[in-house]
Amino acid sequence: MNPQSFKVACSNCNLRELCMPVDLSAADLDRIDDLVGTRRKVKRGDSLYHHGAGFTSLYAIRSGFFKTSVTLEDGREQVTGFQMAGEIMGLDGIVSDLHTCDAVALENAEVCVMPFDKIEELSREVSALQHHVHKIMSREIVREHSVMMMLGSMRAEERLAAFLLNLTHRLHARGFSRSELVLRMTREEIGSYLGLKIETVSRTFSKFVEDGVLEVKQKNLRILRPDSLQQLVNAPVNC
Amino acid sequence: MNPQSFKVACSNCNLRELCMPVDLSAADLDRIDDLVGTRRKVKRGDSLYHHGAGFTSLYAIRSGFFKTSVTLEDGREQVTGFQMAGEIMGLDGIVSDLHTCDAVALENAEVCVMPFDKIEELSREVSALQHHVHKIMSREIVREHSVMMMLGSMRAEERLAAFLLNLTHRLHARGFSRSELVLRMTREEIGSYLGLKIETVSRTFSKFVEDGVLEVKQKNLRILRPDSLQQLVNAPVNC
DNA sequence: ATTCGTGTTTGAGCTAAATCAAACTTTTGT
DNA sequence: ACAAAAGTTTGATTTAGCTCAAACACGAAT
Repeated sequence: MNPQSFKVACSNCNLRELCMPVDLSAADLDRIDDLVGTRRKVKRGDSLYHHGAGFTSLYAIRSGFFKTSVTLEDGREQVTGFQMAGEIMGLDGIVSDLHTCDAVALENAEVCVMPFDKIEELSREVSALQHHVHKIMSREIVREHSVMMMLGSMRAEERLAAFLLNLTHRLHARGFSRSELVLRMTREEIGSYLGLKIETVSRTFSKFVEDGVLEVKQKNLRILRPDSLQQLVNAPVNC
Repeated sequence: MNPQSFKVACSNCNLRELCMPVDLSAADLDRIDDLVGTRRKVKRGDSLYHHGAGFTSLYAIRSGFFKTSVTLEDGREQVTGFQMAGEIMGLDGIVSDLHTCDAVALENAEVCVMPFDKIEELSREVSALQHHVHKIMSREIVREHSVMMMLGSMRAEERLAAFLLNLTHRLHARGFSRSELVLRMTREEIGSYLGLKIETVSRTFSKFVEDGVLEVKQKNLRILRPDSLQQLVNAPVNC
């Protein structure tokens, strides 16, 4: 069989349960295959979309790793999230038909392009898809609440601990180790996401290493004491 | 005509253009009237819903003012937003059928209760409603991005300025003055939302008064120089 | 009118994180 | 293989915002 003949199809995709509803009839699944118009490769450092660009589609990450960020007029950048395989990007564009954030690949990536008008059309007919779309958007809202909690109410150590636990949790759901991970983003991007300066991120990593919580070799991390990180996230401020 | 005979109906509601799609046929408008099952009054200090409670409905605020917040195990509370007439609450509950935040009325309020299964059902038939729901969720995601920007990248003065501009903007869209407003929340709630302590909020208000930007009489504010606030939001960090 | 509780302001001192600076490491391009 | 660029770490110092403390203002209840 010739490689070109593999159909771009959610039904064969090993990420299906991450980005599509699971309880579908064979007929509905066939129709959902048509949602993905095309695939698109994005090189490391390139943008999937820019703020200000017209919104047409949502994107499901097939492989690779992204950051999304918003930028102030004076140039200050705030990273709003990191996205990995199976996650959906582009929701910010629905409200005004324009993207309001930038999505940049942190490693070579491939996404499934799903035209939003087709999603809406099919959602009207497949209620499982409709509900799935609602859940994805609600999940993003809830995720952002926890980012607000991090930024508004946690100290540097707590923020980094929460960040690492969240990353490993999501990686583990994709079959990776619970204790070893490779960071795809720079210390500066972590800092932007966590509302900390790069030096503080670096110092906090060093502190975790000193405390025997973490092993750090550049972007390679090994979590030695996940319980210590967990404790840090829940603990009161004055401990 | 007897007061009870007024139907609970979006079609007569003066907030319709705030919380419902505008481009509807008369027939579709009739159907949307059925979305609002009941109205519910919420007294100042009472909750519309709690975190952990089952999710069934979205709520459109008819009158009054709310805060939403998430709470950490150790009791730290983070206010995630303030909601006023015409805005929709409850989106956080869709993803897991449980609410993850608390919604508390900051003044006596009344909300339209819209069972979410009915919203989904009608959304499948009225595409304008479907798109409207998507836009509402997307708008919330985008709003939360700007909160992240505030919390992660702005100084205290900038945060308070951005907060005040946002409030007056939304109040003005509802027919209120652009320059005078009454705060419905405490300094502490403002601080929680902005990631600042109450003393810092108070001091920053005082600073604005000294600078002639604001007049503050308890919860009554008058914005004397909105341009100064605007400038503060855009200005670089080292000014 | 008085008391109580809640919320606010202001001052003094402290501290977590920022800033500034320099050395060092790794990656990228030629 | 080498130079330049990008990213990271660590130290010294500064500062924005926090903590602690006390006084004050206001509305509600008696």
